[in-house]
Amino acid sequence: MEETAETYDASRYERPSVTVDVVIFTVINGELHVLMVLRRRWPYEGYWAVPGGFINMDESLEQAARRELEEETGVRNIYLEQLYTFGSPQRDPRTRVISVAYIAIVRADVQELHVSDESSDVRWFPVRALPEKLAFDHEDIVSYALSRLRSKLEYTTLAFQLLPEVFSILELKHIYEQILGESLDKGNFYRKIKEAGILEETSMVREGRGRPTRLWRFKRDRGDKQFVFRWREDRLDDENG
Amino acid sequence: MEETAETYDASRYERPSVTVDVVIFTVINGELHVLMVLRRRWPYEGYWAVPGGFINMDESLEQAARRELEEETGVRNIYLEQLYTFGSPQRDPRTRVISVAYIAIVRADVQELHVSDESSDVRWFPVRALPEKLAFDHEDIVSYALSRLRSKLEYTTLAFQLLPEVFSILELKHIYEQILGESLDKGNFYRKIKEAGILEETSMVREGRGRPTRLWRFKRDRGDKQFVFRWREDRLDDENG
DNA sequence: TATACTTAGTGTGCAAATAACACTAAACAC
DNA sequence: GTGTTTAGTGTTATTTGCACACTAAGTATA
Repeated sequence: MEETAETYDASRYERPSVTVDVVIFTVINGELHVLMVLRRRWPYEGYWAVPGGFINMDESLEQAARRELEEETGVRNIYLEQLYTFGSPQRDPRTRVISVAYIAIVRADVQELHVSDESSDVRWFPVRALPEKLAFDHEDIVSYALSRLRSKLEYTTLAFQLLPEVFSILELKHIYEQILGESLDKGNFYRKIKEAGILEETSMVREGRGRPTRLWRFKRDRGDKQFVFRWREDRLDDENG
Repeated sequence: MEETAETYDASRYERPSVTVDVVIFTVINGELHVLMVLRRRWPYEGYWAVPGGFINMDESLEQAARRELEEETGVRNIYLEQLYTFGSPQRDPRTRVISVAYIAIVRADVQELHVSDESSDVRWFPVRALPEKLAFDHEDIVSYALSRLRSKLEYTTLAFQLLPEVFSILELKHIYEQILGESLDKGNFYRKIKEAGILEETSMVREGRGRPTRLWRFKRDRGDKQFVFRWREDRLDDENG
């Protein structure tokens, strides 16, 4: 019994729901934060959750993630990366729900948040002080996102997503320290970043107490090609396909 | 209008199908191979594809992957890792299908293959000589799997999954060379692997032409704790959650 | 106007890791 | 024996990582 486009019955299999959840990071006042929404409906009503929602049938997973991101923060064209797909059968009491999780990084200066109709509040939480209990398995999702963020940091230019157009080298170092959760040697950081040749000197300086600091910008190779700067001299890849 | 378990309508959203595809690697005669099945039905009838299938509603993604793996190779309890989720809307002509891809590694000595009813042939292909055109986006899936395999190799003990219980150090080196696609220095490899302290000497040797070789086994810390041996002294993590 | 203080940025040296390659070891064939 | 083959060890130059001491350039204040 051969199957063809004509005989194929699309409803033959029972289907799970698929959601996209986006763990959105930013740095506020030098501290790493995650965006959470307060759920307004059953299930997990009154619990904080990572923003997300069901995918539309005609959009790709990444498009769905960008849509969610934009709905909550109004941000477009931002760093976005698939994290992991969570699919244990009991993770959602409504029905079988499979969640494709993404990581996004937004600039500290973009912070107008929009409460969608699914939620009653939206808020940035410092990663060191997340709400007690999160909805679904979102605690797993956030903690995995954090560990991925840390390891990615070591071999991509991801940190630059968190900085304004121009910045000082010590500000960059501070971002690294925030995400890695450890302090780095000033001298070694200077040398490393200079040798990588990914920064472009500007004529600007910023005054404050003490010696004024030179400002730099991230050197974008003409086009959009992403640089690979590796913090600890490492390996490449692990990208998507 | 509050929603509760009683008022929730599970059929409200249109749902995609979800499949699990497993890229299964092995080494045969010192060469890295991937398992492919020949499709018997529309769509892509007569094309080679990575083994996979629809998930059941009551099994986790990993369980589904293990089920597929066992159906094709009869192997259980093997190294398995989630790779990436592929979800562009047009990747399957039947309907919207989202594929969660996994990587599996099986021993060279396990090689009884089972043709399932979905396929008319199952076969190992050397990664250097895959079939011309693969079904769906499976070419992307395989090539991404390969790049992940290479980068994982450098900081896990994954290579040991490809070897029998006892093996010589040069055999291990050969596996590394196969996967990395480059040749390594004998002396440096010996030193590195010895210093890592992850091998246990056996009293066995194997004779052949030339000097007989000592055989070793992978030292499993009591329990199941996975060692982390890093080939190029690197970073950790990127694990799942 | 000197000197203390603060933040920015550079230099130096040791220890560890990498990489290249020359060497010794133990078997067999003749 | 001597040559050949595969296994395994040693030696050394070079590069990288890392800790820490130093110099630079401004502001505050006595």
